[in-house]
Amino acid sequence: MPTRHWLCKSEPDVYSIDDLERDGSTGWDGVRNYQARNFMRDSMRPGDRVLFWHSNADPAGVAGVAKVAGKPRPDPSQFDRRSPYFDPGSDPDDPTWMMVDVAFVSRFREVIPLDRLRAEPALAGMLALKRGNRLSVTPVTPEEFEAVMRMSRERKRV
DNA sequence: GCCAACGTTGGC
DNA sequence: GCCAACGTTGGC
Repeated sequence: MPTRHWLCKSEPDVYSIDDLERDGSTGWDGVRNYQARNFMRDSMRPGDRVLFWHSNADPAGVAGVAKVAGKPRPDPSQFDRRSPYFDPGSDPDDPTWMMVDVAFVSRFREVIPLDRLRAEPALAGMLALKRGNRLSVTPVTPEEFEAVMRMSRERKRV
């Protein structure tokens, strides 16, 4: 199990790092992509660190850090008729969609915006930054994770 | 709101 | 099993 770091995207209008700080932890529900599901179901383990990404936001970028807080479990929203994530094809005895719980770790003073991340040589290979990538859950290498943490501590130059 | 890029669906 | 049409994501 090589990777211990992840990047998860959320639209802050729907659920932001501030919401996670307030709630303490949350079920990462609503993921309806098989590759992203497989990462959560097969590879995420309690304690793994997660970069919390704000997408469809101004600015888009990394807003803070969370950690995986539990084992994978069925995403309850797939069985909730009133949920936008309801999946009538999912069998309760063999749920299609799995998720993990994540807990708040830290909130950056400022979101590290996409253009700064793109300008960082250590992140040149980062999956989530690749053109055309739309996966909402992606693995992050320890080096990439550390580079982002370093950037979060840098004083902003004026 | 636009639209490029991508995943999924469904007819054949 | 191909692939065009469609829907969604997400930066801008």
